[in-house]
Formats: sequence, structure tokens, C-alpha cells
Amino acid sequence: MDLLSNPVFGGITEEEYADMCACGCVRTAEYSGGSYLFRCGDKTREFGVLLSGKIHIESTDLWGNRVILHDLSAGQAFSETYAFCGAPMMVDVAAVGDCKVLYIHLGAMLGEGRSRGWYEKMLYNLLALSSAKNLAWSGRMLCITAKGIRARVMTYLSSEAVKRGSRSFALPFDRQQMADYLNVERSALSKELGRMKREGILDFDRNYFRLYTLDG
Amino acid sequence: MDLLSNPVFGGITEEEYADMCACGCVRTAEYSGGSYLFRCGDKTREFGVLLSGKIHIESTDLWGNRVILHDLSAGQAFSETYAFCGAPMMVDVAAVGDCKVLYIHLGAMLGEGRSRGWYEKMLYNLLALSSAKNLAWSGRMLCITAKGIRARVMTYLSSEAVKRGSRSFALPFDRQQMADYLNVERSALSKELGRMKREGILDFDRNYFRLYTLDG
DNA sequence: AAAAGTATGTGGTTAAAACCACAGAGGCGG
DNA sequence: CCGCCTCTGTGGTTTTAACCACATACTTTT
Repeated sequence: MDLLSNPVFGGITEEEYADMCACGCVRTAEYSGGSYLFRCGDKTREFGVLLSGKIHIESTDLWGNRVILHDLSAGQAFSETYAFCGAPMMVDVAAVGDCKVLYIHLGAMLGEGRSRGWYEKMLYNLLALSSAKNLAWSGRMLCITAKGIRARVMTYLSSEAVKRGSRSFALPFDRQQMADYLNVERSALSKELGRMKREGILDFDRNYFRLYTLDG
Repeated sequence: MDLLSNPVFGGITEEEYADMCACGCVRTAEYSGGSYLFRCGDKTREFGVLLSGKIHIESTDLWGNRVILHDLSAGQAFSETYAFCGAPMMVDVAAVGDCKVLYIHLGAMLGEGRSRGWYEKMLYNLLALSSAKNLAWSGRMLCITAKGIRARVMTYLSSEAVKRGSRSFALPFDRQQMADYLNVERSALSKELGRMKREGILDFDRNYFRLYTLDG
């Protein structure tokens, strides 16, 4: 079982791993090339460890622009941040070729309701903190790495739409804050938003936005 | 003790907190305005919770350009990522006014050497994973949010210099990768590096760099 | 309701970076 | 050693976004 040499299982013995399996938090799954392990908007309490094959973490915004964010190979973990934060995924996870995955269910693993010592709770809390930060950063990174103001705006608004499950919503930012978040200049952002409104891509009034996508 | 209402201590009882203190992992410290809690390059195993006052997380590159990254007020935690990763800090932590801080030592808290169940280890490992990712992202974010190619290069090279404790080093990237990391175009990066070399700010050959700073 | 202050949109100008094309340097295999 | 290929630097052009200035709309105060 060389799984235990994976960093995710560092320090865990075979007996412990058996205990772990016994508590029902582990399962495996197989996918064929081209299928999706997770889709943008999905929620999950499981994180995965890729046993074989290759997967892509990709972002496809509402207008269909796709970006490959990560290229994972056997042994690598994914979706742990989402599993921990319980937030809807901002990315797609796609099987590039056939692949096999080990899933670990956080709820079952952590034994929700089991009595715990303070140090465990601390670990849990720190992990929650760290994951939340991670999530926030990865979201912003996604926006900022897009090139061009329009692409950044689209990325940002798409992710907001996913988060809220709606294509119309109020942003928590005024223009200046939004510009800062996207790392662009305020007036340039206003201009681009104006252009996009004229082109019928979206509509807005102050910080209230409505997105018009391909399918309406 | 309203400290226990802080997310960091979520779910922890007063008895447990007392246990925690008893194991010697908790201390408090006070700072006067203008002093530094941590300096860039420091390593620590403690993370802090700000009890009162205000602190800034700031980045000052080797050429003296300072950016305020975060403005923290009472109740907020800081340096937990560095404490967990054991990596040298990429930022300065400065007391804006007088402030009081609670420090928690990770090594003592996690009771290094104490026997643990597998779920704890898993938590630990996940936290390590998450923290490492966090660290990597925050470093890249730091570079990318700098405006202008030169500022990004300086930020990046400064952080590498800190990581390695030297002003000359080989980068793990070729030009294209470096450009991708900094989110700029390759040839534009080459041009800027050329200019910086001509100005005597740095020298390089391929991926080997040497930084010339104010003090030599 | 008038006034002052702040936020937002817009036009024009300037600076910067992306883009394109290519030349030289370095590495590798035949 | 030669040819092939990749990586790197550089010049020139085009596109883009920052920057500046200001008009308008909305908010809040008095």
C-alpha cells in the first residue's frame, strides 16, 4: 500500500488506515477520459487523491472561455479546500484520460459528534481558517491572472453568480473596491463596464448587476 | 474570557483553554507603536491573535518600496501560515499603535511527540497542505498585484533572496515560466530585465541572478 | 431644500505592456 | 563538427490600460 507514502497520509500506519476505512469515510471511483469529476457550482464534503491517470482543474466562465488552472497527476490531492469550506466549487475537475480516484469524506473522517480534545479542535479551527483564506485567495487569483479588464470582470462576475446561484445580485464592493480587487484602475473599470453594458453582455446600476449569458 | 468567542478558539471550553495554557503554549506580549512584531525573514512557530490595538502586515522589498497588505484589528489572527509552514516570513508585521498580542506556540500546542489518532494526523496533514498552498499563493499574489513589470520582478526576486538568505541564486524557472508566474509577457520581461541590468540594479546570466541593493 | 461631499461615468492624453518578427546563443543528437 | 532546436534578447508596432480632468448623479448634512 504505497498510498501511505502520500503526504496526505503522512505518519499513518496500516492499522490506522484500516480503522479509517472501517469508519466509512473512504471510497474509490473511476472515470473515463472526458468526463467530469466535479462541475463548477458543485458542493462536496469529499476531497480526492488521484491514484492513476491525469486530471485538469479548469475554469470556464459563463461566456465559455476556458482556462486550465492545474494539471494533476497520480498522488496529488484536490478539492480539499472546497470540501473543508463547504463552498460551491469555482472550477471544473475534468478527467483528461481514464483515471482512478480515492475519495475521503471529511464529515465521516473527522467523526462529527465524536468527543475531541482541545488540540484537535485547534487543528480543526486552524484548518478552517487556512482553507477559507485559500479559497478567497484562489478566487482573487483567478480574476487577477485573467488578462485584460474585460476578462477579469467576467471572471469575477461569473464567480459571484456561481456563489449566489443567480445571475443578478448586488456586489459587496463600490467601484473603487472592485477595481482594487481586480487590480485595475477605477475609471478604466467604469469604462469597460460601460462598453459591456452597451454590448448587451450585462446590465448594472451602481453595485447591482445582472448578467446576460449566451442562453439568456 | 471573550477570547473563546474568537473563531480560532471555536468550540473550546474554559477548562480546555486552561489545559492549553498549562501546557505552556500560550503567552502574551505588548508592543508600542512603530515597533515590529516580526520582520521579513524571521521564522516563528507561534501564531498571534491580536487582543487590542492595530497592526499592519506590510511588504518592503530590497529597494525600499513598501506596500501595506493588511490592516488587522483586535480579534484577528496572523502569522499562522508561516508558523505552520516553518517558512521565513515574506512580510513585516508592524504595530501601528500600542497593542497587545496573544501568541500560541504550534509545537507546544500540538504536543509534538504526544500519541495521536489517525484523524488528528489527517487534520494535521491537511492543514500542512492547505498552509503550503496558502503560502505559495500569497507569494505569487504579492508579485502579481504589484503594478508594472519592474515592480513585479523586484517583488519576486526580493522574496527569492529572502527565502534563500542570499542575494545571488539560481531561479527554478526559465524566462517563459518566470513570465507566466509574474503574469507578464515573456519578451517584455526580457526587456525589463535588460534595462535593470543596464541600470546596475541586478545582474544575471540565464536563470542565475545577483541583486545589487542600496547597501551593496 | 440648498449645499457640500462622495461616487460614478466619460473623453482625451500618455505611458506601458502585449504582440510580432527575427537574430544570436546555447544545448543536443547524429 | 554540423545541423537542428530551443531559449533568450531586441527592435518596431499596435493595443491597452493608466492617468488626468471634469460633468453628472447620488447622499448626507444643515
